[in-house]
Amino acid sequence: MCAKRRTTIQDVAIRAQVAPITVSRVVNNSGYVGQAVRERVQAAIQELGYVPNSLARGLRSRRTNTIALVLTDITNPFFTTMARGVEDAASDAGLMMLVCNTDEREEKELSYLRMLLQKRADGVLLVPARSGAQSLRLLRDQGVLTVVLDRRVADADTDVVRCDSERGAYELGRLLVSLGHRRVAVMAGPTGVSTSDDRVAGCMRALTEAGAADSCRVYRGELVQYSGADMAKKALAASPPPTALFAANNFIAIGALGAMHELGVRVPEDVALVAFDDLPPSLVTFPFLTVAAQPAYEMGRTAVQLLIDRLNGTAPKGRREIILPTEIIVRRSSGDPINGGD
Amino acid sequence: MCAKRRTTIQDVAIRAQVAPITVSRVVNNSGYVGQAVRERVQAAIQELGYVPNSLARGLRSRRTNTIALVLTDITNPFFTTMARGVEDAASDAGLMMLVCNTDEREEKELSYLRMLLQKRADGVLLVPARSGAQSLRLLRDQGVLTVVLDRRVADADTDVVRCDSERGAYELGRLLVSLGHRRVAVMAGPTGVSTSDDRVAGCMRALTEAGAADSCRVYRGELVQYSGADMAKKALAASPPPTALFAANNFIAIGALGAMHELGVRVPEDVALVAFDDLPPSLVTFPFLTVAAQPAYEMGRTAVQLLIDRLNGTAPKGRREIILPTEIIVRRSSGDPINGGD
DNA sequence: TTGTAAGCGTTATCAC
DNA sequence: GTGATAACGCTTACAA
Repeated sequence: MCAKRRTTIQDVAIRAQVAPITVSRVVNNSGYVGQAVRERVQAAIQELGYVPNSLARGLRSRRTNTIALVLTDITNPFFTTMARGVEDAASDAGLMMLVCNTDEREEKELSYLRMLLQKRADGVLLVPARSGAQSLRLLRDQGVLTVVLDRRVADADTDVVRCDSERGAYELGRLLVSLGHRRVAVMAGPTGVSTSDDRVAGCMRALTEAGAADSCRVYRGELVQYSGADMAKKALAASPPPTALFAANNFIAIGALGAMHELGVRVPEDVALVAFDDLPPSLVTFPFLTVAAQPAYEMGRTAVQLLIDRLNGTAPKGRREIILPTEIIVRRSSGDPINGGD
Repeated sequence: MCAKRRTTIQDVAIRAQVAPITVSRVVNNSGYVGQAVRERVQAAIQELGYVPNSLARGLRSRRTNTIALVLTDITNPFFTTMARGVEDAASDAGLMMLVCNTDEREEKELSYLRMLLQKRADGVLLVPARSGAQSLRLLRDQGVLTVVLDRRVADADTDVVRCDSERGAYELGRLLVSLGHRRVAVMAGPTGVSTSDDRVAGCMRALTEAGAADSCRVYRGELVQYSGADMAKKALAASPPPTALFAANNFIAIGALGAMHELGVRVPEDVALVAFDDLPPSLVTFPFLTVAAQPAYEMGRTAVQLLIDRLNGTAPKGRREIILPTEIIVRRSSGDPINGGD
């Protein structure tokens, strides 16, 4: 209720009959403190319920022990899992994690970054909504360590942890080709989101190699469920309709499945479906989608590790780009070979 | 790279030929500042790329404009949705949100709270892992405003926003009874989690009213998928087996569904299933579960509103408990009436 | 409308 | 081993 003054290091110092700096040493386990004094201080801390003020600490030491994860959509299980990876790694290292949602909007991204700069976060893990150019410039100008997560950026100076979307999509495309598909509808996110662009490119590479590029079509929407439904409906209305659909992420796939259900189109009997990103077992009763799965948790952990290396100064000079592999998991939605399958 | 000194209010003041306090007034839009001076200051801010230091600001003003959401499992869509509600409301009010995951462990909860006290969060929204008694005492001792979310607490002094789990569960139980079910297996979380306890109580009330309590059994596990699978297997191994299952949350239901699939038990033909918590459309292609849905997003928003009222001193004296209704959504998993149904 | 002075609670630096 | 002093960057309180 009352805005009681919180106990300060001074109060503890007086109680333990030492100087404030000695209390500081006990709290931080730094420097030499005699056993007797240490115990006296610890007792005083207990008795007074002293809680160090990290604002003052950060102001003086220029270290907040806080990192931020700026991502596009925490409701997507892929990012939720990544966030857990970041949190666990941060927690292990005694760092606190801040999460910010940009809803894929560059403007929200910048707004959050300005907040984080004010908070003096020690580092930022950024999943850029778009090119990230402006954001990375801002972070660099202010001297904040940054690791880009999940997506490619033009910037030649930042550490990056991501998956090989092009390759994963290529492999999914190859799978479709090997099953005999030549008319494929690619359902992608907006242009400028590197993962989406790379997945389109990878899938189209496989189809082009099979001489099927002309009979395929790319649809563009958002990386969300209703957009997936929309694109699936458009794709299936073409004539001749595609024999397979490629979804650039999990939400698009789910939306597409719903739309096809509505239209009475069966998967995989009438149309095959493959997608990027798996869903965790906690959310799926009957795994059904054939997917390129990304190691989201590992991505998060790895990014924190890169950041910590920089914070400790144990990182190499140059920029590091860590590209983790995707895993193709074949399930029912890709169906059996159709006429002409290998 | 280099640990450049960041631009301070001093630097801006010198550049604009004013006193630091004037810069402060411009930045915070507080007090009177002449038009000419204001423009000069703004120009200086731009030119120098000044970013206010919220550590210093918070240290001096005793306000961090930060609130924390401490919850048990961000991978659960129910909490993810709630978190979005909190974030949106916080963002509207110019507050930053911190999220902390306790994994349903009281020890992690306390550890995070201590961190938050150090960070001088202005308020805490707490989903207590267990009784929350120790946590609430800590928060009160340190004078941090608190709202308890989602769960009941014995504490007679804190604002609470939650759903009526007992009633929702009662209604689900009534539904089962009306469909003719008398042998129901209740799959719950650990004792001491109020939501789980209330749901067991509500469901059992309906069954008791129907004189069916003796033929029902309560299983206890964790609020996670594999535990749901486990409990479902145990329940179905009983003889005679239950005709219906009640899952205390969404993850338990998903695990139970998977287990039944494995066992070749069909839902709802062989066993009916009802559950607490709905899943968002972005994650479910074919909504199938009959559920008691909670307004997670609204819960988050409401909790922030209560907190803000307290921060502004516009809240009434006493404790407020806001209990939002659940909505019963009947889908396929509850099945048709069986012999003896109404 | 603008400015001066002091202090928020901690730690870096240097001294003993 | 322990302590004195100053400073981190900002805003409150008061003055002009």
